[in-house]
Amino acid sequence: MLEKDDLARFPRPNVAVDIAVLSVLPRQLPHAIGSLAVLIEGEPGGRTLPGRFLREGQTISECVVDVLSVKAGMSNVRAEPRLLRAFDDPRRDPRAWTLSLAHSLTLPPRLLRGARGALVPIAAGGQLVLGEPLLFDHDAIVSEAAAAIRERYERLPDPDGLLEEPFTIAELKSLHEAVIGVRLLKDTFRRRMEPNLRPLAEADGARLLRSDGGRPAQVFTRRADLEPEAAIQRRGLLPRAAR
Amino acid sequence: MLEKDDLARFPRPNVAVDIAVLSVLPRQLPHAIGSLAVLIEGEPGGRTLPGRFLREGQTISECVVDVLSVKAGMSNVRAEPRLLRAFDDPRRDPRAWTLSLAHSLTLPPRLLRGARGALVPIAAGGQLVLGEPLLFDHDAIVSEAAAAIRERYERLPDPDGLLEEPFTIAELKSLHEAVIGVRLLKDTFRRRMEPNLRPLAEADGARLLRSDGGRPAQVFTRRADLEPEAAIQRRGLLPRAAR
DNA sequence: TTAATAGTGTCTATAAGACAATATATA
DNA sequence: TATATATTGTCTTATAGACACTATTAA
Repeated sequence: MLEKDDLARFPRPNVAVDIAVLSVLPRQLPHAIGSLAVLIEGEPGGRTLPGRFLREGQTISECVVDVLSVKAGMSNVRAEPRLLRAFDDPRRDPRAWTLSLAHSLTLPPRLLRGARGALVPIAAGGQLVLGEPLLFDHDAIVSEAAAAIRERYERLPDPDGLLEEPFTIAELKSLHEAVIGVRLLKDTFRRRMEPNLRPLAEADGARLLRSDGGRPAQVFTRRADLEPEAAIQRRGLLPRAAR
Repeated sequence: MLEKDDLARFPRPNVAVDIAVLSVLPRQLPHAIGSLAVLIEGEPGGRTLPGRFLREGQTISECVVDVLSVKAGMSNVRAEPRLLRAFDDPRRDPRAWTLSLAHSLTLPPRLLRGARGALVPIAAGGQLVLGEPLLFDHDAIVSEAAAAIRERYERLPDPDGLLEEPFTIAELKSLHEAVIGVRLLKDTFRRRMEPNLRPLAEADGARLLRSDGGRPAQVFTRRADLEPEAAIQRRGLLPRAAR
């Protein structure tokens, strides 16, 4: 094994952490659906995902919190970034050897009020709706992050916690429509999500919610007692006995 | 933006690349199934995944090739490592600030002949079948890598290219049973895989293969003309019109 | 009452899961 | 021929997808 002095002998890369901060934008027209969106910083011609260099003594999560507070002006954010990809071309930054670790992070719109930068809608294909391409491979990061969150939102109710509990199934459906970018069927949606929701008992306080006039809806919380892996239906290759 | 001199002012981490090299072991008993396995190096009490520090001017893929040739004695390996996780605890290595990027890589058994280290079978739960735990979080890496490859092998025929083409469906099924760790139903398996296979025409040479006596089987190659995303069946939340 | 939304019933199409029948080679 | 494996047929069950009906509130 290498000794301390040997470790110090090799050149080391700068390590940057870039973050696709995902959230949702409300519908713009009465009968439209909302949209998945990502936080972009920089002026036209130099737009990027927020990011910064990892400092000594810092975890990646701490670095992400730093990015959000220093660059986006947000504080008190719990950060559970997902690692998506590493940019490792040794010549990608002409100034110095720099490795970039691309992450995604989902934050509820409430936490993004007043953030510096623009929340840019993401199209169904994963491209940004507005403006020129981002620098580096950041457009690819956005589309990877979008594909991943969309897959998560096809299986479980609000897995990234965009919605405040409790919520109605209609609210949950609007959220999923915004994330996935497609209008969904209410009955199929309900049947898929209900096994992973817990109806709030009347004793818990406000039992029913309203929206625009109409029958009040039951409110739910996410079921935390289920393993996410056990919760999704596993129709696959395995014979019944093996499940 | 920071200038070159500023970049050099910050301390930088060592970056290690650790690799879960996955392969399959043949069945040990006449009617058993094969097993998913991972390459482990080191002696009892200090077993780890193979890995090394990233050198200047090197991509991660090149570093992986280096690990395989220097540490495992294998050369001429095409490496398409998948990034799984980053170990970022600033104090995880007492010698120096070290970041570790954990990857997985699938290699056919043929390429692992004569490799230094042991191919240790992986149980259905993702744990190593033999020996003591690995150092660091390497056991968790193995189980993440196993879960990921098992999910891939529930959808598409040999997506990681463990089998040499052409192959029969029986050979493909044995491989998938080894990877997933469960015996599969032959008819369900065939119907799931066949849409993504191309039967080899008679003109292509040896049309039929044999195994132990019995009716010869059609041989197939993987269909490269399908997008992997389009190939898997997408029963989900989306109404038909949106697909 | 009407309007508006919530929730359920039910029919159809598709695919998994399971078993059995048929096909094609070798010995 | 018997034997072994490959391939297809088909029945059952589960669920997605779709549509329509009923339920419950406010105005």
